[in-house]
Amino acid sequence: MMFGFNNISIDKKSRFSFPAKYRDAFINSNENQIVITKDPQYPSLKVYLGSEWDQISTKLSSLQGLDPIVRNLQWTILGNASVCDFEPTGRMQVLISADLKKYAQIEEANRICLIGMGNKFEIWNQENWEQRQTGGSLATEILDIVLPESIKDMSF
Amino acid sequence: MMFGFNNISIDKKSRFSFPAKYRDAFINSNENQIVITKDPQYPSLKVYLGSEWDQISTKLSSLQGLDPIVRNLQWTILGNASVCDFEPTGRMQVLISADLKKYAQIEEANRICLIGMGNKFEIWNQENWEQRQTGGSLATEILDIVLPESIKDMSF
DNA sequence: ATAAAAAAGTGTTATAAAGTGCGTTAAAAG
DNA sequence: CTTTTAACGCACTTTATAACACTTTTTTAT
Repeated sequence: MMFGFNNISIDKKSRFSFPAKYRDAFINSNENQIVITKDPQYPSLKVYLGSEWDQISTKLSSLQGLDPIVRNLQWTILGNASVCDFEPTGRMQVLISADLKKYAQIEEANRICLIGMGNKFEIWNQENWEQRQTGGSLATEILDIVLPESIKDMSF
Repeated sequence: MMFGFNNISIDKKSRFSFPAKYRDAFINSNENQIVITKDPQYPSLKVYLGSEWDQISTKLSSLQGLDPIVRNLQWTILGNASVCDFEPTGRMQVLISADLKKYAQIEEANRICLIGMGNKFEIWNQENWEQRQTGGSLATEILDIVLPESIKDMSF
């Protein structure tokens, strides 16, 4: 399990590296892929381990896409996922696409916040993160709706 | 499984190429055909792998065509399908017919959005896609109806 | 009906941009 | 002071795209 707040750099080619303290956890979990995608609620990114992603994407794909809310979640989460090969024994570097950077409002930034949430991470623009933590609400909260039963038991 | 958003070019002869990142997935899935057809709900296109298409088209063909909604879906999906030979080891280029371009409102465009949704792709006009993602509705939503039981368990 | 012309489709190459790998320096931790 | 980690810079590789050439099909005119 991987927890905690990290303020880390993102280089000119849009790569960041996971802090070394997570190396053992990555090695033990035996992952060789990670997946970055949009958070459906906030202007931020979700980072999943490969196995975790397989579960989430399989479940989400199987839901009835004719429901417009489900369809939107599928578009947001599946349609923006970026699958990266990942070597836990190496530099643990990952590239963030221009689109995802834009969504998380980290286009200009040379630092980002990487927050370990146990079995996943979140990536935030620093100002947005601070505002959220102090109770402020963001201008761009995306999903302000009642969810259908079919996804109430899913955690993204 | 193939995920993620891609803004790619479409040349003067109406060809696009799949991004190289999907090559391994195509090779592993052992496909040598892909099928492009109309999306029944939105002004966009669906791109299926050959094997996936075989399942969907078989199922859809077998449904009772006297139901007008089913009949419409059959016309839209089956009647507009364009089967393309596809070499995953080559350039992964595909031609889009004038009809399909018109339907997806990408006649004039020299860029399109290609969205990986796991086992299929969607092709969108960029403005339509952005509008959809930000919750806006499109002027041309095609299918706004109650579906018959027979297709409730199908996902297109 | 035939030949010429136009259009549509296919394939190749060149070049700029994007992505990757790795060594070095700087900073932090023990 | 030594070791580990993070950040930066550079070189190399891969990828995307536009331009061009060629082939096949369709249309037009005689």
